[in-house]
Amino acid sequence: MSQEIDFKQIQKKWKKEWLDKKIFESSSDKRKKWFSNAAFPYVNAPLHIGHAFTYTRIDVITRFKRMQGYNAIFPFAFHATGEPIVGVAERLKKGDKNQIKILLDSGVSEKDIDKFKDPKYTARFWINQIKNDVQNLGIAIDWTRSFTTIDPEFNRFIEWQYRKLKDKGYVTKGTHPVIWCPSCESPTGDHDRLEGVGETPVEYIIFKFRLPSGEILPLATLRPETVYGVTNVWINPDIEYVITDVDKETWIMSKSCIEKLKNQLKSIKEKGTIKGEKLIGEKCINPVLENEVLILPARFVDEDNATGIVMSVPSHAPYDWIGLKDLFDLSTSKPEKLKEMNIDIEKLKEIKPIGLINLKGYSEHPAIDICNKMNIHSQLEKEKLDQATKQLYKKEFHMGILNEKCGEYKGMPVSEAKKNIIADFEKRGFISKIWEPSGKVICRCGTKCFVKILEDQWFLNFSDETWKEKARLCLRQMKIYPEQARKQFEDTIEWLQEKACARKSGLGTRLPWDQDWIVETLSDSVIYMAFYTIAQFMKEIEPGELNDEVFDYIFLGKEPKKTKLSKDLLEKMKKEFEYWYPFDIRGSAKELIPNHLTFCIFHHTAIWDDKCPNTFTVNGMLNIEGQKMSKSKGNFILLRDAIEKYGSDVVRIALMDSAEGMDDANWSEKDVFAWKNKLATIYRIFEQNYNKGTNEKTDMDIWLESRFQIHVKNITEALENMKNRSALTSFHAMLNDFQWYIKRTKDRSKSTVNNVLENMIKCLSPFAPFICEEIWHKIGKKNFISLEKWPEYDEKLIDKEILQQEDNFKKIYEDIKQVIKLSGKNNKLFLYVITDKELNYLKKSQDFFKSGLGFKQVEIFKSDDENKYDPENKAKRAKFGKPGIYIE
RNA sequence: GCAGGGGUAGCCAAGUGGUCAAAGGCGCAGGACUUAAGAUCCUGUCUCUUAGUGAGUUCCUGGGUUCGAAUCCCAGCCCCUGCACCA
Repeated sequence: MSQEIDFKQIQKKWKKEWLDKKIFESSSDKRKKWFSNAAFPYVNAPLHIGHAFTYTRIDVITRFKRMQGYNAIFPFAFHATGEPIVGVAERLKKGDKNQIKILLDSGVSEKDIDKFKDPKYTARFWINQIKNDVQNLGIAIDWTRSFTTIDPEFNRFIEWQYRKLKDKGYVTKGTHPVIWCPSCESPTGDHDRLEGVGETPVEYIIFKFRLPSGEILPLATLRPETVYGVTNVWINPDIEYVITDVDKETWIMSKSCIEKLKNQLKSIKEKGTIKGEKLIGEKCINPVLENEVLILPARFVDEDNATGIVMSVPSHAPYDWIGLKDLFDLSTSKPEKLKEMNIDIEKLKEIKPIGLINLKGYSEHPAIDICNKMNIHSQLEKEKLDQATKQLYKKEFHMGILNEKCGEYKGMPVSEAKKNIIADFEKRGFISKIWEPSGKVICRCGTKCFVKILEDQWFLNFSDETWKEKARLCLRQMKIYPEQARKQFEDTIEWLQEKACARKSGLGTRLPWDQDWIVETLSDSVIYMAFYTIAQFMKEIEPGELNDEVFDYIFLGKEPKKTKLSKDLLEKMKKEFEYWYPFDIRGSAKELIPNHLTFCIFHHTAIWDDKCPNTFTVNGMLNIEGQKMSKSKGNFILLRDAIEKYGSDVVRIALMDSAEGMDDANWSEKDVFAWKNKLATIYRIFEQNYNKGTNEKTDMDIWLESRFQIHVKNITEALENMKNRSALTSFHAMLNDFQWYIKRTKDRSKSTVNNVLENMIKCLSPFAPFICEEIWHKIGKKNFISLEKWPEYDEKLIDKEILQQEDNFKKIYEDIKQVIKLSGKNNKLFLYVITDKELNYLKKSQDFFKSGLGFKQVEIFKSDDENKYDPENKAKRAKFGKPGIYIE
């Protein structure tokens, strides 16, 4: 047995050799090309093994394609645009202890902490770390093509991209509601929230009811269709309302509404205040029906929600019904209280709920039904009321039909009428709008958020139907691995709408036509793969020379009018681009499907007519021992630590064996060790068997070569389809067959053994390149296995008959073992077979039964030879059509 | 809530109409070899039965189609992922 293999030493040696000999760097040539790439990392942290999972998958296919004879490259770049790196700097400047700890934990030394106040330093620092990790992992990168997204050359490229998009009309200016933190003065994304993850802006309709004095009472509702059933208006008597000029009208509304409306593009001027109770008992006019309704008190009216005034539709809103019922009760029990509040009791008693919506299974007044059913009696039963409201709104929206009280909308389903009503009333000036978060949102800074309408924002107009159609067409031409993911791409193309593509802060490229804005980070990383084809020339070029004409020439073939760059250089860049593009495969984790990868399709179709990406491949999440990897759980595994502990080959192969398709992978230490041992075994197999044996071939040599062809076919097919795990399963089978061959034969053909072993190690080399390179040289080869020719499947080398015979033999062998186990005997073995062929084949293996199973005597006969049956013994049980076994 | 993917033995997972009691791996149990094991090799791993066999009960749950279903159809339950100004 050989000593422990020094994986680390082997790794170091070949990493250096590969880099020194530049074997993974390449330019255009006569060969067919293969261009791989993977989503680049964001450079604010070291890589973890989840990154390694994605990158190794792409590395395996690239190495495989290279061995198949393709001119293959896998370039790599670094993503530095956006907020996080700037965030680190800002937190450090504030002396954030947590941030310091994060850096220290990531291996930064204490004296260097201050340097991270410069975002560019942060980027550079992590780029070096990441590059080293990627090299240690054995990812075969062409480093001459690397860049970062904050390089000035790259900025020029993005400017070109955005001018192209704008010229084509795909960039539009618009206003858009966002959840806004007034303290941070920025949009509050889901990840920025203390509370309210998933809440989005929703639009309330404001009905402008008029007071006799001319002021407007803005009644906010999510159900404008119920305006036909308004019986009264609710105002909270306890709140101080404000009288405010809103645009050209005068509104009465809650105080907190002012700030919201200011942020929603309304011009606001505060004029005075009025206590809610002062308005109780007044009348106002419903602009839609032009009828008078009473203003009544209700304490469930929330000051902070919309305008702080709501309309009452007791037939369809449980709160309204209960509120009204309370007042009815009061009018008999304590009429004087109502009088105190200036409420006309006669008028109050005249109020009757107005049913508007026919709903199967309910009466004319579904809200009353549901309150009765749920036994709700008081405004204080908030939980029950909320539940009832939610339930009823949903039912009515999906199943309700408006009745004759709703004028022209009679007979329409609620879901349809709603849209029409909003559009119609807007034209007629009855309504206004206000945005609110769909639920309470608290910013990380602790401030309550509201909705702000951002003006003059830049959007990528993914709603554009011609653009969508191009994207659909492109997707149809693409290969998606696994194919199950395609549906999600299709759906994403459909629902994608205007996407804000610029922000005010962070690192990045300024919008060329509007310097206030910086291209948002998901939007500046969608066609950068094209930049890989020319990035190696950037050291020869001043960024200033990279104008649109240059890019137009390289990427679109338009002759430049004026450029300082030499014709020769331009020519070279153009040639490289045209040779490599479009790329052949791009890989990432599956969560990038609904954003990045689909954007990538859109942008490619926008810039080029004929450069639709060829293939996307996505992978699942990587779990650690069945648990989601997270820093807080303490099961976060950095790539460099994993490499240090197990070695790169083991990390790679364990990852590739952990899952395929979109399944979530699992990193389990016992599986990792199993692979470490397996690699050691393979190493030993070479030591023990390579270059040993005679020159004569037996049936078993032909069998092994035949089996080998089948495995080569399977592994090749699996790799073509990005099925890394299946490929490794076939590799296992290959290894098992070799071991069976060793067990079965004493006399082996040297040429068979060598041939099979060489091909075996080639098949393994994309997965475990270091150890394979080592073995390859150990057996005397001078060239790199990484550049060797992939074994080719040759059907002619398969001897089906011998495969069949050996299959048969294995079955008999299994049966014999079974019988030995049940009978406990292994002295004499009698085999009865059907054909001469079987007879001959088995006779060659007589010794194997003796040595392998311990029989002293082995006799093999044809079973149609009746003489060989002993009528008294159990061998009679042997059936015709199947070989029979008898053991004593 | 909307959209996509999925539920197969202790665990991971292959399997899309009969050849399926269901590959492979891990784990577990027993054995061999070792001073030793995260090494290697052999055997077993739904239940009963058995000289290499036969029978019964299984592939989330409940219905259905079929001579026949893990596989097709319908309903339900559960899990994972994404949902936009965030990388």
